[in-house]
Amino acid sequence: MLRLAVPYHHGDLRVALLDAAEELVRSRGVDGWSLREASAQVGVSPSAAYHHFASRDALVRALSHRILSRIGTAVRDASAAFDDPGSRIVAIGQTYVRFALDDPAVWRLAFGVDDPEAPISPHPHDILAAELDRLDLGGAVFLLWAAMHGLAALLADGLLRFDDPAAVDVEADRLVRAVLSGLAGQPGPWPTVRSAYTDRQ
Amino acid sequence: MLRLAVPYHHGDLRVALLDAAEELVRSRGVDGWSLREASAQVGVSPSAAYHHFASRDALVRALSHRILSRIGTAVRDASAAFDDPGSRIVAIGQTYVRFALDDPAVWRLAFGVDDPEAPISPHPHDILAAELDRLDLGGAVFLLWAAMHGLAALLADGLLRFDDPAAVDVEADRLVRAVLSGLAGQPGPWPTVRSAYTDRQ
DNA sequence: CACGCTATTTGAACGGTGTTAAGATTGGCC
DNA sequence: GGCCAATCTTAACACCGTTCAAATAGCGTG
Repeated sequence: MLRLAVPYHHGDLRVALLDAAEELVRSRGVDGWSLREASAQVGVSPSAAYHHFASRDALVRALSHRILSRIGTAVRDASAAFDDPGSRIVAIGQTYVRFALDDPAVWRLAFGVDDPEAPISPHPHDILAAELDRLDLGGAVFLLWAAMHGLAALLADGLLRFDDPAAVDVEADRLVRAVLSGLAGQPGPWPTVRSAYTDRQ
Repeated sequence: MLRLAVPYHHGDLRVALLDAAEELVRSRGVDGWSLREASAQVGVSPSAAYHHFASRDALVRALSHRILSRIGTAVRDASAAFDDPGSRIVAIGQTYVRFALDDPAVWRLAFGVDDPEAPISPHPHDILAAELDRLDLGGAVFLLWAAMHGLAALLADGLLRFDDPAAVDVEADRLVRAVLSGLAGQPGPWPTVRSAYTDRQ
């Protein structure tokens, strides 16, 4: 039977739903959309999604997973452009923060999910940890992560806004270097830390 | 007519709804509850809430407002126990972060709301800003705020966990002092910054 | 090529949600 | 004491996530 526009079997409904959901998140906010809406946008009935995701929450979890690894990749690539550890870490921070500013709702969704169903690779946290190890500051990753994450969160939530768009890079740089230099004297001991990511390796 | 248990007019339905919603948030998460549930818990029909809040979202906004000013008060009181600016700022950071750890869902709701309908007093950000002014670091409030906020957010979201409960205070102290000392050399210039709070004064 | 098996999708239905409108009840004020 | 505005209820609406049986499509096997 001739069925050009709407074949009964969708090519790859799973990623089509993820794409639609991501775009809805981008335009309407983390929770300003419904599963039914995403299904309709893909041209499929509401219940079709349930053969690819156990629930709406599972879709959101999968989307978070996809975004986190996208951020991880961006962060890894950005750091690869430099040689000295300081600049590499600054590049990580800038990329991390800029993502939050450029795509706030998507960033919020990515980090708003409690437990990822599968290990995320590469995870931005791990990229940062690898760099800090080279500076013998491995135990303090979480402090630098917190600083970056806080700046990103304030920007993503609109609690903080720069007049000058270029200020993001400047200030991310300043914050990262401030924490690094402020930590330089401290030899630890660092606390034992757990995270959703370190737990699963 | 005798009507002891359930008078037709509730005493103060507005704060009763806020209390119920806060407790629901605490036990079931930021979004794991409904307006109908909160109404039922207070012993009132679902539509009664609409005489005190324009929508569920307005309730959440009002709740966020209440919590933010509670955090502001806690932060102000904590800083008042010390004299030197450094310790005062550390106390602010510790209180801010500990709130996030102790009451994660409520903390998330408080900061997850886009625009507060009325100025928040005292706002934690303003308390911090006042202290930094005394150190001639007024332009850098947002960097210290970011660091504190990031540590708080990671703990509230469960992305970071300390094995030792006492570690929170130690690490918040360490982070705040690291940023302060790392910033000490920098004279600026600081960027022009806007926030949901600075905008409305 | 036909058959049947499995994955995929549909359609209809369920309970629960936020929200609205019209009517009942109440407390306070003249 | 009687009216008025505020408060609350009841009933209804459209929409939501989710489930289940039935319809459809693609694919390997005979």
